[in-house]
Amino acid sequence: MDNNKIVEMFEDIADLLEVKGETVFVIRAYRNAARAIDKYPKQLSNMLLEGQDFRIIPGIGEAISDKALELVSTGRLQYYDSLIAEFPSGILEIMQISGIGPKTTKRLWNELNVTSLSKLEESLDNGSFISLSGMGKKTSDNIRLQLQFQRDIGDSIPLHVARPLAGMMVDFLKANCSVAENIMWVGGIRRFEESVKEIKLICTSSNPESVVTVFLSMPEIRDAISTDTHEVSAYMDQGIKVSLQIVDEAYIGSYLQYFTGSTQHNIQLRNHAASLGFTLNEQGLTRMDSGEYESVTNEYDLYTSLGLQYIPPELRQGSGEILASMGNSIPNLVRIADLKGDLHDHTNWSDGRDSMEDMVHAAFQKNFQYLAITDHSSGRGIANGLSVDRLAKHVKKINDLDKKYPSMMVLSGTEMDIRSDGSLDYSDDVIESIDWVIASIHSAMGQDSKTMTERIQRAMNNPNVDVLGHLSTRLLGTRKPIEADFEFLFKAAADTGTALEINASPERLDLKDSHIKLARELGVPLVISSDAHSTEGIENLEFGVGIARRGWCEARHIVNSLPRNLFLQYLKTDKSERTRFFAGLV
DNA sequence: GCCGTTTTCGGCCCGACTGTTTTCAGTCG
Repeated sequence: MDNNKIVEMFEDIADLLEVKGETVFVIRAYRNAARAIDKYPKQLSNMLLEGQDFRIIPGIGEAISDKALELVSTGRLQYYDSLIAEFPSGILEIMQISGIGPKTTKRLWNELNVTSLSKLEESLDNGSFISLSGMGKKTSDNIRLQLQFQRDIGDSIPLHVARPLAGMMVDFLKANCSVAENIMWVGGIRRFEESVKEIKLICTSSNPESVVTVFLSMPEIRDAISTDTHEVSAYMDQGIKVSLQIVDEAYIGSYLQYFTGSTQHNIQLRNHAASLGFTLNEQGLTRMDSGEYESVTNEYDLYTSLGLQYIPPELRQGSGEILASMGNSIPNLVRIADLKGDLHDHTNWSDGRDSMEDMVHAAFQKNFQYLAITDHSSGRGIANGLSVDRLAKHVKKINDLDKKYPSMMVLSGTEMDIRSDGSLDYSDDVIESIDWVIASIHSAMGQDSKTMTERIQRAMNNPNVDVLGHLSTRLLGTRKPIEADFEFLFKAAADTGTALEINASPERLDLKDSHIKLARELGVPLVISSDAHSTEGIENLEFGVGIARRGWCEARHIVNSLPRNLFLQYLKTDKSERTRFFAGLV
């Protein structure tokens, strides 16, 4: 059993104990333990093999260590089984709804017999929810919105879950199926969609039947849905659907194009082909007049055969890419290698896992030219945010590290809260001396659009705020984005010289692709940031680059693609002049 | 349930925000 699953179970235990009314400190102990394991760099299963005691992890004592040991060695936990048996099966689901905590969950269960999401909806419809004391119309409306949000997400799989699974399967087939070749992931994963309905793979093979057999033997596969000589689909453990197409090598290029999609892109591409007198299908191009088949050996050739510039998968959204391609104006999309630094990184001074030294060293090893250490401000009590006093010590330590790494610029930074009224967590005289100031929303996310827009605009008007962090505050599959007039805000960002962050944390991907494209068109300087909370978190920049590519970004649109000297000039430029300065660098 | 130690039990994070009520409880991060 891997750490993620153990973390999940301890969190469930904490939730259930909360409903049960257990002492708050016991509950906290389970939550702390879950968090500690989540942040711990080693798998407990490996620790067990090496004979290491789980209690060396801070927050794990005797009782929880025993439970973790039982989980790792047997895959089950008796305590968990008997605890969960005390509750109706839907209770955890109900508590996952934002706005419903343990107290409300318990009351819904005891007073209304609400034990599932469908019964919750019923209670909203028939008014019994609102009849509970303390529950008014606004609460009722909010819960209804949350339910709708959950339903909209449905069975989609977030990219950061789907991509590693797809990678694992490709690796498995490469290692265990010598007759399978050209194994690739396609579909939404290849287009870098933020979530996908299923994991799609393709390959070629001289022996498709045996590929199907090996595919179904993968340990993650639970139930086969359908099998054919050239196609197999199945469900994985968490109900995730996965399919594999085995195609003829002669057609691999056109099949790759076809299965990569999107549907809209493929329709438009076929229409374009038809306008040139071709029929386009999975097996390539055929001349309409003569019926002559045109051989296409790879995907690149397919596009060029149609007189088109190659269109990278991320742009295949059916939103103008074919027209751009015809005009030879497909952007030269930003690549991970273009990034020269990272400007949003946490350390164990606030809620990060690793020390400042470790984070700086990790950035140094990646040959970054600059790095901003941006721990949370004091408003984030839970995240161990920095008081003004601690911030001063923080800055001093950063400056010391900066001297230790002459090849890299280590910038003092902060991720500072934008309060509900648009005021900021630190006063101007405090942030004036900070090199890189991120302002982010972490509270009061449910404000109406007008209030929210004014709140953010007020923060942007501060001359010391360099960038807005994860503007929409969404968490994929978990939390809805804020309501605001984004176009107005993007224009205001360009006007005030406030950069906007493309937050690469896979749970966020915020801004989203369409917003990136709009902000880019409006000339807003954009920053791709990892928002790393550990040294490994820096790797997430790859996700930020992927989503930026979907937003049609080139390196010239990304502030942290600037080499050190130019980035320094950008920083020294008065904020009101930065948009113009940045645009002039091309 | 964990931790630190005052080695046997007391202290453990808390401020912002919302909705409801009208002084506060519940939720969130």
